[in-house]
Amino acid sequence: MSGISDVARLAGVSKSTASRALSGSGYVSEKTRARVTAVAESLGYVPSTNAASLVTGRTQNIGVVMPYVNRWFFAEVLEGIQQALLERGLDLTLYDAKPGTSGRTRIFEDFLARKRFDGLIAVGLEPDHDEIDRLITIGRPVVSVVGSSEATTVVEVDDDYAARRATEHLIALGHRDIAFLGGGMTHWAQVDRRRLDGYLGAMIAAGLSDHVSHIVSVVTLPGGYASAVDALGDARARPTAIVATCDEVAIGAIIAARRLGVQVPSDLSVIGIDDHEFAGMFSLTTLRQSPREQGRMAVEMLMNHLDDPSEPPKAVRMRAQLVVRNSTAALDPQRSAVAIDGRQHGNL
Amino acid sequence: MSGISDVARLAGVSKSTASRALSGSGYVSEKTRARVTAVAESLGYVPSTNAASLVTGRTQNIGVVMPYVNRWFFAEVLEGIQQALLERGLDLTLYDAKPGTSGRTRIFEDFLARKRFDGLIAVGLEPDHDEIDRLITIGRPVVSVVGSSEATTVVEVDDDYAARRATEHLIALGHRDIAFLGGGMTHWAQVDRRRLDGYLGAMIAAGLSDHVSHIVSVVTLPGGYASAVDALGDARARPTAIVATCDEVAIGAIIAARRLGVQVPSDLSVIGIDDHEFAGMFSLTTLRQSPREQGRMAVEMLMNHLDDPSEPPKAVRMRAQLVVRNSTAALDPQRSAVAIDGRQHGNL
DNA sequence: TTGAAAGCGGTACCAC
DNA sequence: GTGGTACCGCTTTCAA
Repeated sequence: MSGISDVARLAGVSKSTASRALSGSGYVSEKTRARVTAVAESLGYVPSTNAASLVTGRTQNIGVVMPYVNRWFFAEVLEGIQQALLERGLDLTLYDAKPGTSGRTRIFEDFLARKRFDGLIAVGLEPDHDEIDRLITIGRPVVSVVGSSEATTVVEVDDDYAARRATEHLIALGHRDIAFLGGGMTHWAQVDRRRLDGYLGAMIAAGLSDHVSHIVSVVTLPGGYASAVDALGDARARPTAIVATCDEVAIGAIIAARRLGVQVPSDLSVIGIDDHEFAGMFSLTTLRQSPREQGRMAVEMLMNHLDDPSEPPKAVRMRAQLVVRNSTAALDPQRSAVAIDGRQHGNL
Repeated sequence: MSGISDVARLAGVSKSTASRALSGSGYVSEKTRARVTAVAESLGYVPSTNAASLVTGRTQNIGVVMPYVNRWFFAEVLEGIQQALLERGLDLTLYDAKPGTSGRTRIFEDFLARKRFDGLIAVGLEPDHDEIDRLITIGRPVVSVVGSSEATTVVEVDDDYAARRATEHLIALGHRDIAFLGGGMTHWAQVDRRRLDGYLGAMIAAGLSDHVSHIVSVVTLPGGYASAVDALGDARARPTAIVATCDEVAIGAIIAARRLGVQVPSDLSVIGIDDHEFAGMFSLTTLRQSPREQGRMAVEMLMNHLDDPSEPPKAVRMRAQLVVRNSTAALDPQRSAVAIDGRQHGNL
């Protein structure tokens, strides 16, 4: 394993010249540069990032902190980040910070403090005050995707808009008994809260505040399934449409409906938010957000800030786009009588 | 940001003593150790892993290479690894090496060559010859999970056994027209090949070689769905049972069956391999492998090797365990007449 | 345009 | 037990 001094010696130049030739910074004649690179090549020279970091302070590594990797949204964002970093030759160190675990504490207190990265991307982190303080004292730029916080650059989707748009779509189809499915458990994510707010806003604006209903559900596919099985059981009290907090929950609800013999969309319309990879096979109408794109964008913003730290942090807010498939349909007027009769589930 | 020399100065000792006191190696009196740690604490001293690496050669970082992070098995293994490393205070650098991409080439040629890790865990990598060569020349210990290769320590599941056991379960229930679903596309994974072999072995052993059938499918949930929709369309040529190469494909098949009005398990038995998080909600009979456990085990093996490199690499082979739920049932003798009449799908 | 030398922040050897 | 010192592999003034 040869170092830069080996390269220098064989090329008949000094270490400094070799360094300049290889890193591309500083004056080196074309001739010597060619010679040095040739020698380096023949020796299979690989610079020690470690040694370089020690003197430059740059690690060529980006830290990514997220609470889950096994949920669609997070995995997609991660892939987006990964790809963007790969193109730039940067490493990615992953920190899996599940809410409420001792591991999370450890990550914030020990791991992040080591600063083995030039910048941090926090995905759906939703840090508490202590955690935000820690993030700040690290003294490295942070870009948040979704789980926003002040004091960091942010890439996010307009959750309020997405949920509002979803609800409006159903209202426009004639639905009145529209329930919101998802969230409300312990560790309730802010995302789900904002989406619930968007739903509420749309309902109230349409004069449907009496029809408002929130069905509590774990925000996973099986979670949506379980809650929907409960909620759809009683035909009399069944909503005619559901706004799900995300596609996983929406798909869970569709599967539940099928099991219960409730036809989608004729008996029940379901709309989600995401455009999950399964959305197509379930003909799910949804609001598309592109997590992969958000990941790439986060990297870009981080790089910009690293290149020019003077630039003020700015938030990028993306709007989800309605994708109409076959899980939503106009309310059958025949059934609407029953629907109007329906009672609301849960309460707010 | 204070360094070890600051700590040393304020504690009134030399750098070397401070180093010994903090790293815990070498003789230091209890008194001075206490003093040094107190000063370090008060200063908020965080050692530079970088500087330490430079001299010790240890990075306190493990590299993980996998082709996907957005598939259940991989995400689970990743979480297992992550957790095990977290407990040991080690960082995890993730390399996403999708087969057949330029990114993968880049990872093998550039990223891994930098050796910014003490060891590597390769999950389902299935490296080709070139890639294996590169892995070897890195000169760092490698533990493979599943996507085995020679010359590395291996954690794996006995794929042949799992598929064989799954097939035998169906045979024991009286099925004869049993199809294997999954694999056979370009980039056909070795795992799926081995599972197909296990299925074939069981079929032949039971004298059912005439009933053998392989339905080609992309190995994802939507992939299984699409292939099953095609394959289950013709009631005359429909198998009475399916062995799916993994739970995602199995669940896709169940969803397809429901769509087509084919009752599971009365009209069609389906068995998978995995025990996916969705298995419960689909009552899927399956062979449980615990990817999270495999991840933890890989870390353990890597650590052992790092502690004592002289120890020879050994393979750990885990056996999947049959979990009977409600997607498999005894063949209804009434229908078996039709079944025996059935034709096989695809060919081998 | 190139080279010599001083560190970056630690560890480890060796003498005391 | 403790301190002095060389050095890990590279970048970066500063002179030449």
